[in-house]
Amino acid sequence: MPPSTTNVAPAAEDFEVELGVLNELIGFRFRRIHNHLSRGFNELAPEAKPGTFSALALIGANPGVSQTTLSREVGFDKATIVSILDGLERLGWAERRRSPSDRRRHALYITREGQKALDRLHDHARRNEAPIRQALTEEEQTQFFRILDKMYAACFPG
Amino acid sequence: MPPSTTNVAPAAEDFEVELGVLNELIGFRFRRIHNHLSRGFNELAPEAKPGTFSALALIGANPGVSQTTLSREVGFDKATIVSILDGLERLGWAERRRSPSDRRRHALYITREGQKALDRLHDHARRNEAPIRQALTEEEQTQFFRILDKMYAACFPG
DNA sequence: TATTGTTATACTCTATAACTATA
DNA sequence: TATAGTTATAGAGTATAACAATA
Repeated sequence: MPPSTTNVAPAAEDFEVELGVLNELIGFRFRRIHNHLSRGFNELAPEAKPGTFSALALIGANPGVSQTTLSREVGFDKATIVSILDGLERLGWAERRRSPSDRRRHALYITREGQKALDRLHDHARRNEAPIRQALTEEEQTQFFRILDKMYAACFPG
Repeated sequence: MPPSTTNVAPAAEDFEVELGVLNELIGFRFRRIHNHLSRGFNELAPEAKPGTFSALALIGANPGVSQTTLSREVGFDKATIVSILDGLERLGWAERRRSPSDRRRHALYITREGQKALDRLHDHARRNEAPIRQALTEEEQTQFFRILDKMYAACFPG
């Protein structure tokens, strides 16, 4: 919108918008930032569907992990995990092996190619978050993650 | 799973899962908590589609606000805002009036019923977040929101 | 020519339910 | 009987593009 050339008061939407009760709600405050991060990451790494990066990282950090555990940690339904795994195998980034101890289970492993991809995606994620992290001091970052620990623990008591 | 009756070492997924690189990523840490909050809120208030509560709160706090401004603040496409507004009008919670100063715009207003609904939804949201907030000291809550301010500001420099 | 809001549409994301094979 | 994974399907959620009215 061009600068106003009249003396008419600007419309309400030219003012700073009041957040009202949303200002104090964790959910709203999270969503705005999370949306922004998701979009940024998706632009940097369009080949990775949501959940793909998380799943790959968890497989990398927990060789032999099962799909059910992945489902719990990533926060997606087990059926959704199936399609994420299909994608990871198609890309050659992870593989399913029958668990010898429980033949119902798939033991999941990251491949050499998958590790390379994970490193790349991790780098994208870091660069995507860099501006936000740099807005905080070292101490604030530490505090922040400590608070997130507490919050997540409170989500699943017991 | 029943408690193991053998001496066999538990499968990998019985151990605490390693988050690996995800542990230090804001996006992942946010998503897990945000997912949990979204689901809880949706159970408490299934009549409110995502964005409905936010939109209503913003209209209440900014009488006469436009759909475009709403779109920017809620973080949804303007076409998505149209359907949210349709819903709000159908419920009798908000109304569109032609802006007299710019007849392209709709000036949005909350209704008396809408204000009641907003209070109710706000209460749901507070109760939904209560366990998480109570995990933090007063000081931590203050720090946390201050840090969120900084982070959001860093999302949209300028 | 640019902007507000609308429509139509399609695509992405995610969950539910029913199934299989194992336990 | 219960659990791990799969399939098929449907439903949410969201965006894109073309459009009309207005600036």
